Amino acid sequence: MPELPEVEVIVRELRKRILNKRIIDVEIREPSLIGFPENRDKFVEELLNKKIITLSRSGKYILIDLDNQKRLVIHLRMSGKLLIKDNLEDYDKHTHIIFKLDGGIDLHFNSIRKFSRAYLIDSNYPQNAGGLAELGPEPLSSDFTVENFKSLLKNRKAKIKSLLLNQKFLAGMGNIYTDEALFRAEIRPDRRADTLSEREIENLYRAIRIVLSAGIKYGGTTFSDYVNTMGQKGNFQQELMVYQRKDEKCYKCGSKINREKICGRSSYYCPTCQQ
DNA sequence: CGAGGTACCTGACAGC
DNA sequence: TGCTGTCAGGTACCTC
Repeated sequence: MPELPEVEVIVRELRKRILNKRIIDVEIREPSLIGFPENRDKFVEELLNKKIITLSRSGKYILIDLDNQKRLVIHLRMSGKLLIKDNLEDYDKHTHIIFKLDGGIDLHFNSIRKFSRAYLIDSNYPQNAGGLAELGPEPLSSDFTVENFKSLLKNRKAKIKSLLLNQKFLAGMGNIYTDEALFRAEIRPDRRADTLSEREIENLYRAIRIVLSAGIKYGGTTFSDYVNTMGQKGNFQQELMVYQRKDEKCYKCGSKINREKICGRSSYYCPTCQQ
């Protein structure tokens, strides 16, 4: 479900609500959501009575650092949620792990499709939790420059959409923000990366940063089930130019928006504006 | 390196 | 009603 902006919104809220809290109990109702350690008892044991000292994000991964040199890594994949609840509230049928914190707050790790994963790694000798160690650059970081982007794209023969979705190439983009950035840069999703002009790469670089920043500002995109930790929906869906607008009119030129399977994903683009 | 398929799961929705 | 097929914001793994 969530892409970089949704994960960023979630992390910012967690920072406000659960920073410096201590984990007093962990209830595992669906063990398959734990990536590692294999031993579930060890997972719980290493979390118990530990304090949350830092909350951050890397790509679509949520990083929760504890005061015992351990890091809890959470990837929501599709349909995952982290919900902050009062400890008197009941569990949803899709709540699979509950982290009980001091102060009467529970963190519900919810995942309808059970694709989400939690990993507990060592901060000093981090394991590659589900690809965390192989992430490409952070698109919103000041380290990620347009020159940087140009050199990454150089000689790549893959479709541009496939590169943007590839977390090893660039961290955090998913299907929605990729289509939106490509529309704003006027590039078709199936263009081969090595055919992009300097100008197009510059436009795409700007478009990526603009759509991701706007996504954060609007609190993320909600179609069916994305909600933040407070159970509230995002508002970026109001700003979408192409995603989920099949056969509707392009806001720039009035043509019908196409929907086509590209890179194995539903892709939305304007056949006139995007070349 | 790149493309395409399958798998992991549940639920919503369209069409018959 | 109920069946079937399709689709879903993600990623790993496999083959060619």
